Amino acid sequence: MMMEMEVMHSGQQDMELIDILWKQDIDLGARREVYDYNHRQKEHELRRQRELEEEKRQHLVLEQEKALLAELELDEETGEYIPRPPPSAPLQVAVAPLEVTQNVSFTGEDGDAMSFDECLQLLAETFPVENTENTSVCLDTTAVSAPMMPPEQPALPLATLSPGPLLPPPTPSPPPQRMSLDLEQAWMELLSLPELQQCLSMQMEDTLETTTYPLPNITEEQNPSYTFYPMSNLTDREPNSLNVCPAEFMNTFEVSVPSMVPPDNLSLIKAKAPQLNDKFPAESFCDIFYPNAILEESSGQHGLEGNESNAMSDIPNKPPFTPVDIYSLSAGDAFDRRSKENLTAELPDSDSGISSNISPNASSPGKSLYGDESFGYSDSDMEEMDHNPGSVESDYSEMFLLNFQPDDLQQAIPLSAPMGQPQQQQEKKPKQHKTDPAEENGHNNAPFTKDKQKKRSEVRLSRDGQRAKALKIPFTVDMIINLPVDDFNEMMSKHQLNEAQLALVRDIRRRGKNKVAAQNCRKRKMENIVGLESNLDSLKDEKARLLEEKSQNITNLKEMKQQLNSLYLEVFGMLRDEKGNSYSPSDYSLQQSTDGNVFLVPRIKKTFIKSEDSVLSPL
DNA sequence: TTTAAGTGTCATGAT
DNA sequence: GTATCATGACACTTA
Repeated sequence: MMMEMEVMHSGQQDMELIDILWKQDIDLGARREVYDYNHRQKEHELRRQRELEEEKRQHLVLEQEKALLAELELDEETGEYIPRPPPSAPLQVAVAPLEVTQNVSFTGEDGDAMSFDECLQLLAETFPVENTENTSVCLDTTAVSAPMMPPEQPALPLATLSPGPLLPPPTPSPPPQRMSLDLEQAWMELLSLPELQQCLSMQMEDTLETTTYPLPNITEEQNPSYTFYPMSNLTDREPNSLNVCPAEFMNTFEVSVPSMVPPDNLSLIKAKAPQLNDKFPAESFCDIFYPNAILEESSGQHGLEGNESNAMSDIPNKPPFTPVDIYSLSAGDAFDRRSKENLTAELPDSDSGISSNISPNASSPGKSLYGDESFGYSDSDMEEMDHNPGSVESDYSEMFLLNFQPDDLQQAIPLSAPMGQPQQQQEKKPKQHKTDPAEENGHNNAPFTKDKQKKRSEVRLSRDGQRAKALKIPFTVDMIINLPVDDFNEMMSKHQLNEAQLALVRDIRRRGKNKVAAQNCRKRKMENIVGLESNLDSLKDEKARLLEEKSQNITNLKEMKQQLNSLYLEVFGMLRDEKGNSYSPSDYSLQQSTDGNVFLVPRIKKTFIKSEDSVLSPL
């Protein structure tokens, strides 16, 4: 630019030097125009005009995007731009931004306004339109600065339309003669430049892409105000916008952009608009992204398939998960998986294998036996299930993978010969429900240990019943356990049971009988303990009585001894010798012989006296 | 957390 | 030899 300016101001005096240089270079093939100042100045002006036009065009694009953003507002939740609510006075309000935009764009540079119109003209010619009656571009500056639409035309924020600035709004066809011939020629030259055409077309495409227009086919009932969320505005603006869009815009879209939405889908979109507009935040969002859900909900709307999904091809066809779906899925799936695992892993009852010596751990079966109890559920688990009336049935029914059918049990009843069928039936029903009134009431009324233990016993009893159901054994547990041997064998012989079933039946009978035996044993043990305790008490009483008697006897004996001693002394004191003297107690004592005679025996001469027994004379 | 009681189950011996 | 009974022992649950 500096070089050009210097050349421009070089003056006439330089022309001579140029001529000299040209004359020197003419042999090299250089033309005279290369050194012609006027010619270069003309080229310079042309280039400058091109640059200015390019700047204007870019400025317009920027203004256009600004206007589009002004039409949109950022949704804080989704982080996307959604259209602003429709203005209360759409006509006037909507016109205002158009005028402002146009004024800013056009009147800001009055000197170049004409050129811009010419640019529009050129673009209109570049993108030929079918509606030729409206293709006449407003080339008048006054027309540009004036309101762009006639009053009868509905307001439409043309600035929001991406191709808007590239094409003029519809105006009464201005006389094209107003364009000066020079400028027209210049623009024709500009238009002939392939770079410009390419640039303009690319710019147009960029604009269309960056504004995220769905790019529908606007052939009928077009509403050019739509955006990615176009439906929310359709309802309110539809009356005004049906004929709003200038034909140039429509045609421009139609020509320059391949149609992406067939007309029938467009009508569908418009038909869907009221719903979306009514409840946009929640449902319209889903409706847009899950069109099939809309179809399912609204039976009157059909045929969105595929076409609309051009713009939403990545959207899943099925409706989104609802919390109910998630809960139901997770719960059912989890339990189903668990039950399947338990069944597959533990249905081959190792108990049976152990009792039939199939298991290698038969010698020490203790824990392995319990390991498979109730298909992986501990006793507490089973009890919890039983305490939950609602879940027990479903849980068990799922746990056994529907192998058990109530008919199986119904079948078993007539087979039970001697056990009393009514009793079986009465016992069966509570087992199926696994609850009794006390349980259904939360067994708050029966907190006694005995009742709970009874319930627990019933629960444990039901485990074998569940196993029998799982293996489709057509007998009740009571029948298996309580039938006499002959009846049991007869019953077994009437049914073809496989090995597992036979083993399980034997185990059930063994366990059941052993359980009863253990109960009886413990009962007897308790009775024995009670009897022994009673005997102990009686023995203690006897002991006390005897002790008391003993003491009494001792007392009596002592008393008798005292009396004997008194009597002895009395008798001894009455004894006299031949001289009439009393005997000394230290020298003599009274002794009674076996025949009852009493002898006075001298103490010192005791042995002697004994030896001379005959010498002594009885008293 | 510990403990005692209750219960089911198994192993074993007796019948 | 088998089925059943009786019982000690163990594990588990529950209060």
